[in-house]
Amino acid sequence: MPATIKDVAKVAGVSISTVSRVINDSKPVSSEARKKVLDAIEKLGYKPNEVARTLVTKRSYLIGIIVTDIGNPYVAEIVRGIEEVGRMYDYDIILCSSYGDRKSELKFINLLTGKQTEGIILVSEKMNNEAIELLKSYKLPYIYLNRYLNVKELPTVSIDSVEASYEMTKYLLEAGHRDIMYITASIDENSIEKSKIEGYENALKELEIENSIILEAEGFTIEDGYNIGEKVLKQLKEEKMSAIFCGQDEVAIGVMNYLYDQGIKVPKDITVVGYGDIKISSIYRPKLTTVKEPGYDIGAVSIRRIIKKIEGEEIEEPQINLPIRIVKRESCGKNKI
Amino acid sequence: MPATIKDVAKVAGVSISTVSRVINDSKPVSSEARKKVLDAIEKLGYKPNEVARTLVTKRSYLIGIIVTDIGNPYVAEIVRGIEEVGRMYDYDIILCSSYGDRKSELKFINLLTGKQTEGIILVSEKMNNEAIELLKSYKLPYIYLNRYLNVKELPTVSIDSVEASYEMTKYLLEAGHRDIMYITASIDENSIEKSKIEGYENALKELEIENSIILEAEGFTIEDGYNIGEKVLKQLKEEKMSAIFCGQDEVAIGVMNYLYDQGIKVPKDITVVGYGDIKISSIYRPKLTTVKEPGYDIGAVSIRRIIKKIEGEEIEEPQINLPIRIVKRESCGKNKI
DNA sequence: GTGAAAGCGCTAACAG
DNA sequence: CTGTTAGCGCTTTCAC
Repeated sequence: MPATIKDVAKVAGVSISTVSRVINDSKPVSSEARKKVLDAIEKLGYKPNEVARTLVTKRSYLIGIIVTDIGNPYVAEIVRGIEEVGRMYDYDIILCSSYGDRKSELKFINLLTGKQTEGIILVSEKMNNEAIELLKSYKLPYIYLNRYLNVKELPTVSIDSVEASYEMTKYLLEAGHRDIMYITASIDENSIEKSKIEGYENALKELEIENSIILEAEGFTIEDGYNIGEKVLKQLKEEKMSAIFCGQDEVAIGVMNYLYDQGIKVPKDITVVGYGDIKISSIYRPKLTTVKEPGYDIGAVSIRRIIKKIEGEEIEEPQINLPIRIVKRESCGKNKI
Repeated sequence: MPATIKDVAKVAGVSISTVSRVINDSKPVSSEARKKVLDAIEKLGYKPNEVARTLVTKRSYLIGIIVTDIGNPYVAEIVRGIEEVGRMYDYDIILCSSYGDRKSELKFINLLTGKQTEGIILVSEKMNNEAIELLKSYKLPYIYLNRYLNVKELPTVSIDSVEASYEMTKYLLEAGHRDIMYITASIDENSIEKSKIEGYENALKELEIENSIILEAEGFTIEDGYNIGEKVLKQLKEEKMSAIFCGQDEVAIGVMNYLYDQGIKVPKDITVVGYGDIKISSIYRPKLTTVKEPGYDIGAVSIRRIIKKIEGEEIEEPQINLPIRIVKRESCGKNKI
């Protein structure tokens, strides 16, 4: 049994209030009393029971975070950002993985509030209105993060995907490419993919380029990218495209894997760029030119906002957009115009 | 203010003990009383306060986990295993990242015990005796995980690295290779690298092969692998090696990156194998043949053991070794003997 | 089957 | 400055 405040008080020969005062530095205590208390704490190896504290102060210093899968490097980056800046403000995080299951998201929201977390960050992939409603119903600060969906009216942190893909397309254009294919995946309503396509088309329109092909992969994985490779290659030849802009790095890598297997060289024969800047993108050869989705920063800003709200500071707008960055690497080659 | 057990009791017109009995199903309650309570709970949207519960039952259902860096995919796999099986037994995990800092490890151990976690899993990279002593001093179940160090006498979960590297070397031998170079990194005392070298040498000895070269990289990163590339290439030519066994996948990939940049083809010109089976290894082209370090399983078994201990089951030996698996992929070519 | 009461370890008035 | 006391929200004897 660990020592309690009572034990300390007894050993120090003072009341528990005095002990409480010294450990919290909440009210003046005579230096002799303080010394006695400190000695007793030392002697007993006393550590305050945070659970008891939480019960009375109603402050748990716990932030709940529900992710789809911590094994996803992008998600891991977000968690890293959350954890690291949370720690700066003395908050701990408790982690739940939903594996994309809507029911689990609901379950975890309940579970976390039961544990008295003071805020929740939900990193989701599919729309889950039930979860959002539940989140709202507990009136605690929350942030909703979704890499694939545009969420209006919800507190979130992201980058402007229309602008990001506009910038990337412009970069390709400036490198001399005029025939740029875009590869997307499963465009749902409100999908961020739609915004990316918008940005892509905006950039083409500016130069009055008509030749635009949009291909749709099955999904967002490397495998999906690989699988659409054949189709891409066919189009590439028929339409003489010189660059491929993939809506996801994973897809870009899958496509490059396919091209590699077919003996086609990137960027010599064809330019491939992605979106996301996942870890592999800088390790893969050739290194992938891509749009940075700043997972770490998104996590960091998210928790910072939650903490602000917990501590009563005023929050500006509910939606924050982080600056855009095109990471220029090897997979993009110049093209003679 | 969320509803409390008192509110429920009042609305239901029963005592709080009765409410407690129905939510915990701990003692028989008349069906009419039960109904009234259930209705009240429904009406008020009541959720028990787990913190208050923890205070009285002394059960937090919280497991603390201290990792070096959640951004490391291997670590993420471990956490995934921990989280997923923890969840099966209704435990939550609270995550702390030390970034390899010894002081932080200590701080987190104190912090976690303060939060009344019932067990701790420490995923570390360097030896930190102070932390281990601290962990022992709180008498709660713990597991010490270290990918780089052999830890004797400490509760841990791992694979037998001597045997693993023996098996890999044998696999290379069976593919016809007789001139195998081993690349290690910073061999400290008790380093797992030493065990791997032991396994490598054991296998060579069995076939009475004398030609063995051991190179030492600066560290365990892809960059370190790349940096030692030049040296490797030189040795390769001078000693006519046909295969490279890297003690870490990262190093293997770095080396392959270097070879790629030098126009040398794997596995056509040279065989490269690794150790770890990190995610990139199956994505990289050519796909890397390697020894699987089963992060997920290690995490899963670790928490299972902690939960067993919490719930009073007897634990067998303190050290568990998981089965070994060689993942055969593309980077290993046959060699005429 | 049910309620009253004690107490988990702590903080925060409230008197002195 | 310090001690006494009343909870925080819940579980758990202990009587009835």
